[in-house]
Amino acid sequence: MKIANVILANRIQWVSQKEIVMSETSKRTGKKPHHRCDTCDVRHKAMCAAVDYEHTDQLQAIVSHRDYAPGQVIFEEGDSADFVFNISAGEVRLYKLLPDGRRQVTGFLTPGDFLGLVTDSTYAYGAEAIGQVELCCMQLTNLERLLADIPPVREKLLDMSRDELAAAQEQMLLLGRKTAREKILSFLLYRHKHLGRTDQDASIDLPMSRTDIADYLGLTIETVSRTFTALRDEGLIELPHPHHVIFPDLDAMRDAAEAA
Amino acid sequence: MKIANVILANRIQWVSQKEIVMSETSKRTGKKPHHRCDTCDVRHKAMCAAVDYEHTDQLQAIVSHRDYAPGQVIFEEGDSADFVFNISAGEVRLYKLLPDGRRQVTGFLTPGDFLGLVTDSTYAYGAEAIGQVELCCMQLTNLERLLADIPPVREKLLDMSRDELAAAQEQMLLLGRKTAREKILSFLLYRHKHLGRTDQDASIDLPMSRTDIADYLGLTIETVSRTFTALRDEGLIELPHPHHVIFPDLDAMRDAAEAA
DNA sequence: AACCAGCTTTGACGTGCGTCAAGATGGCGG
DNA sequence: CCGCCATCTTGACGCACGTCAAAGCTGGTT
Repeated sequence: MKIANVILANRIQWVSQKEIVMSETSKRTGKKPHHRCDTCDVRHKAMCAAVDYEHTDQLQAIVSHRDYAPGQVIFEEGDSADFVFNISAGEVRLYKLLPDGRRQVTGFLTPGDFLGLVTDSTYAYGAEAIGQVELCCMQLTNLERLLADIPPVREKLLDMSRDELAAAQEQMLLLGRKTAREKILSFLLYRHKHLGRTDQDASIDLPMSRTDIADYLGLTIETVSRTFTALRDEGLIELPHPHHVIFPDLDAMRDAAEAA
Repeated sequence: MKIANVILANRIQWVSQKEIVMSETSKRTGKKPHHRCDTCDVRHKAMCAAVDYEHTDQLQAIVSHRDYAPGQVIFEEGDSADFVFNISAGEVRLYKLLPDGRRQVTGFLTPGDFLGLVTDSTYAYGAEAIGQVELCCMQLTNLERLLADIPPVREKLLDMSRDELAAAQEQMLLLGRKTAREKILSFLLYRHKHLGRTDQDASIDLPMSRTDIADYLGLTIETVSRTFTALRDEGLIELPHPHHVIFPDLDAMRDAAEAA
């Protein structure tokens, strides 16, 4: 069993290269961004949707923003879980490691997704920025006060946990019982749906590396690459670029994703 | 890819054979059981622990008991989710199916575990009794009223969901990145822990079939069987009976479960 | 525009686990 | 206590995917 130590090396390189970066927003506007909960564009998707407008001040008072460079570690499995996060921009990968370096990516998170909630006092998985990432973060102690003050927030968190759990079970089905081909197709379709694309807008970006995809689907990088090529040769997908996929026939993909 | 239709055949056989059975309790006492929340022996583990004693009446008023025969279906994926359940006795398997019959068992539930909570209006997975099972069930509408009346219940449910989610992520690591040998060892150790056994009490029962274990670990029944045999030959486990395992050296197992 | 480093793709080959098939085992009913 | 049938085990063989190795890309830097 080969050791996946390449990942760790890459991470360190990235972080040291550009530890401190400006957020996408500040780069565009050229001035320090002023993050406001009441105009936050992922609010409706996030936990914060359960905070009504008259309590926005309380929310605003306890959140702060952080920017992460590509590959930068947000937290590692086992770190003391002092903060919870909402993704404002960019994508994040969650993963668990075995002692010998084998890695399982347990999920890719997009803007509006929530991370960091755990039962005991430490994170149960690691989290890293894929590209540029902006997070909205909150101390756990402040979240607890918020949960006590504004009951709908707990309701929202429970709903989000249930969705996550359903996704996790779907992923178990994928990991345990699908072929490489079905895994790739399911992954592409899931992303298409998760990103809110319609059948008319049949293309998606894949910001993560082939290694990330392989570790998410329980495959090797070579199998992922070969499968993409095979699907392209069959005409089920188009690959103008390794990180952009076009779906000429979504229905054909859906059929192929769960075999016959 | 072989179709796992054996499972369906077995299930039907079991159900038709003994659709109606007496609960274990009633068989022992010989009289109709009188289930009482305030003396329920799984209460401390279940959602019900969040209901304080002065509200037990409210709980008692909305729960009822059901008995299931071995193999009997509790609900199927896609069924309208009208009830939620707590397991009083026995074990339950949760599973998802692919159209061609491939099955992924997503979990084995033991007394005190909770099942049936979903986001949309249908169950996201199927549930079947493994052996004799007694469930304590509650209409979803009643649960919703309970959640509104007694806030700590929602808190407890959120905690339970987080535990389940952490377990699901651990299972993804197992399914995606562990070898057959590591999968079996991890499964045995997880069960040992989940059943509350100590290092002194180093043996467990496996009420589920080899097929269930295979579908839980993403393997075939033959590989499960062969791996058990190999572990026995190495002295890592003893198998006095296919459904009972003794662990002579838990530490050696723990080492072997995650490779070096 | 040419270089470089990391990422992706492709090729050749190996193997862990799946598949197919044939016994052993063991629990249950008569 | 015996026989039946589901379940479990064992054996022989094959293949999907992993491993090892070597080119292509590609985007960033000078």
